[in-house]
Amino acid sequence: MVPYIDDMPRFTHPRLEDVPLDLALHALADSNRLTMVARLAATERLSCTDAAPCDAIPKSTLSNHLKLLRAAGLIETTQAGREMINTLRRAEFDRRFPGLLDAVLANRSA
Amino acid sequence: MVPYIDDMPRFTHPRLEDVPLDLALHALADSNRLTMVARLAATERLSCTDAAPCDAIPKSTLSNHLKLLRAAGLIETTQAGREMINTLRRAEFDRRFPGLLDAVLANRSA
DNA sequence: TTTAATAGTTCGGCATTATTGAACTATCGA
DNA sequence: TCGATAGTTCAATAATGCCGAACTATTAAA
Repeated sequence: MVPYIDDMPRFTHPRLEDVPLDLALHALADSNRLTMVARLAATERLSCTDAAPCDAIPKSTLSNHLKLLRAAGLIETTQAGREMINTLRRAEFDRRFPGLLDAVLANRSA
Repeated sequence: MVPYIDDMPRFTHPRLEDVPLDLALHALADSNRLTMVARLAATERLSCTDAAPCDAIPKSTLSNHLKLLRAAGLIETTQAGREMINTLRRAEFDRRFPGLLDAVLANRSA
């Protein structure tokens, strides 16, 4: 009934200090999610479908991957119209786990 | 019947170039395995029980964790008497995934 | 202002993966 | 040879992951 205010995040995002290392690694330990993170690292703001690693992946699976990335403190999602806009929480993540994301991204598909 | 020759590895170890990044990350994405890897990074050669993160963990679980680390190219296991000796495949892993293990270990329990 | 289309989320069932007790194998020491 | 040690393997249960189907919210068109 009450409509969403545009900037009001519909999702809960953890504080980075509450994210354990193994959770962060788990979120990155999947080639589809890795691709999504790499895209977000390159593109700043992406809707869920645009962040998808390919179009073969079902919507529900995609939604689940993004939920996991959110829980790991890797992305922030806010609603804008009917799209959900995702951005990498790069600075915060790097502050929490210095050098980790760089190392992972540098080794992607190597 | 045929006894094990001491230096003959009883286990199969992958070539590092055959280990995909997500498998390596998956192996590291567990706090027990992270502890084991950190111990091996500090101690060079450890039996399975000595590599264990704590003594509460069942033998079969421990064995399974080590199998996973082996499959990810992180450790090498050889038999010596009735013990299995585990060592980190540090140089090889670093050559395959430069900076990754360093970044992970540096961020452990931070 | 219905109606339809779009962009997702959530739910529930099936499949895969993890954990662990129990039984087994191999080696060493007495 | 007997017992203890250091593991592995197996099988059953528990926990996770994947995805189709149904649902919600927003926008656009009629």
